[in-house]
Amino acid sequence: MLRMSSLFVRTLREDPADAEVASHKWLVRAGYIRRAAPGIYTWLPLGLRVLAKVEAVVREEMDAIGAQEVHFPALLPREPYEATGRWTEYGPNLFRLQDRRGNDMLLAPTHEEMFTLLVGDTYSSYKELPLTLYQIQTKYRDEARPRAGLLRGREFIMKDAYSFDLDDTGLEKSYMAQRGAYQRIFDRLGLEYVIVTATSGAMGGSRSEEFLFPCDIGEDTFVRSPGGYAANVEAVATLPPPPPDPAAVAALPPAVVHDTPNTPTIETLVDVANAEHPRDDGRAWTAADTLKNVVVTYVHPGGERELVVIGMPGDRQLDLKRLEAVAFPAEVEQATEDDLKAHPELVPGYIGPEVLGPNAGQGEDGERTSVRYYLDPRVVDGTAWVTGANEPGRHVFGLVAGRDFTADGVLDVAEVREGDPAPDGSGPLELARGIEIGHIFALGQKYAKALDLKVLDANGKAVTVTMGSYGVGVTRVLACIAEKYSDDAGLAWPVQVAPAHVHVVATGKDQAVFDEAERLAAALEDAGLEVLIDDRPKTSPGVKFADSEILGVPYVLVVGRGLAQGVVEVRTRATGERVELAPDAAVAHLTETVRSALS
RNA sequence: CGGGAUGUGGCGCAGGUUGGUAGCGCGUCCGCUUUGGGAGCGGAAGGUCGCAGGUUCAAAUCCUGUCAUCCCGACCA
Repeated sequence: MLRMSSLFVRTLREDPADAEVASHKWLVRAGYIRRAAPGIYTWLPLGLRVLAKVEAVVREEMDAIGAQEVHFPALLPREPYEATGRWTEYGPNLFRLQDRRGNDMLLAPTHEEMFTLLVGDTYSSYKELPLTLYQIQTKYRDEARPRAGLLRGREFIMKDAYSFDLDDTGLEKSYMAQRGAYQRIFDRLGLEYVIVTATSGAMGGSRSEEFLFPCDIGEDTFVRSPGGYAANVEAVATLPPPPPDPAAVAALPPAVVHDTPNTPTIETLVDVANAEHPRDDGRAWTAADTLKNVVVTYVHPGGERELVVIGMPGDRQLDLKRLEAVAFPAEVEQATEDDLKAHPELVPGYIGPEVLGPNAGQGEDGERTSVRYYLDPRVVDGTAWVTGANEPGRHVFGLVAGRDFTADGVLDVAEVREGDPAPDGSGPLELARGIEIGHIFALGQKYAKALDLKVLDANGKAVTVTMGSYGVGVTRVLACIAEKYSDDAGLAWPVQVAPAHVHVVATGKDQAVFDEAERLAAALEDAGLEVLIDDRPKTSPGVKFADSEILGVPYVLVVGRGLAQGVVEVRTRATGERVELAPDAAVAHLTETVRSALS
């Protein structure tokens, strides 16, 4: 039994200065966690109890699909990560350190390498597959900006699972098993989720989906359509417009260069175009008629800088996160003056396709000297554009894609807007925000190849194993639950993760009240419930009630002034509902309520 | 990385322009009272004012540097 008189907890009457979001504020104020360093938190007794319950749900669902639990060190040697390239790819987000001999070590951000090596060391036959292993482990990522308490920390707990299969059919099965387990985990924890298609980023691999908890303070933006399409905004594929009628394209006039003084931005260009070079068809020029050529710099893992130009309709903005997802492992930066100096043909504000990519021709020795040029999928062959003429104050009108210029490829990195069509034709997209609480990847053979994980097949031939990796942010899930299950007075845990089921509050100074509270608490415990009792002798009722609301135990049993009339009060924290019952009836009622909530 | 803000007992803050005994609320401890909504009265403990230099008879306060923390942004060519 937990006793307030001895429990190591201190509730705070004021909000901590650094807490912005509800989960952070209440977990600290209620004495569940305490900040140790930016993005790093100490777990106090009540917080640990909740954490253990969240972990237990995850563990049960993993075990239920036949995954086996192991536990790796968090502190790892460099070599395996060197082999897969992630020692460099992970960049500054990796916590690195050295041992006394100067050997490079790291605090693991995730464990693909170690699992792959372990299985390779142990298994060598197809008969031993499929296999799924998992662990619940502390992970380390040196985030550029940790924030919002547990929601984005530098140390966090994650369940990571890895599947090992012989072929794609097996991988699909393992993947779907994890997907199903995730649905059950979040259902049991009382968290809504949206499954969205995602980019695989640093993990590599083919297919990947994220489980997002929809929430205004979420850092991920996702889209969904009425027809059921859902994707992270980074992974949305743009539906290209239908190609124009070839006859109409053939009839398009040749491109013309006009003077457009002082038009370095799309806005000024549209104004000048309408004033001095109006369209023949009477419609006004809009930003969507212009082709904007955005210059960015890729910084490759080795450190080389490369200029890249992306052409997109002038009414669209570049979405840096979408570009970063595509550019990985290169990082994307704004082009500096030095970057631009190397390419004097790029005239800021008046960049056009003719000097870019394949349109620029080749150098003397046949080597490409032009910067790489990519186009937004909306710029289909046969469409005509107003775009830069590569001279200050001049633009070219009616430049036709496919006829007058081409590109090195398509790059779908323009912003996604509310109302854009879903790529599968299932209707207009709606934008929303969410918190990533789970992510599943069909990795394929990236790690197995890099670390040479093979087994012998039925013909005695060595085949590379195919893998999946599956993560649940356990501490982040806990924070999401706190975020959702809290109100103006404090936390209000769902029964299945609450630090206790019933909070017995003894009010008054009458010894009979305390004796009865003890008796009822013991009875509840005998019935199998977890009980927190506020047995502090000299604490006023107001303080006890306020504490019970902050701590958020789902049911509160108040033993106090009603006892003289033979009743106690049962309160439901989340709803504020109160009923008066005879003491033993209250025990029976609570036992029944908690049992049915847990089943 | 860029911008803004802030570092003063465990927590939340004032003081700083005008240099001169470090203050308030909460929490903690002791005593008495109180006991169904963060209670009252009296007493007490607890702080090298982020750090380092400097100016000065004297620095939380002024100057220089530095470290740390929080928030916002990471882009329209």
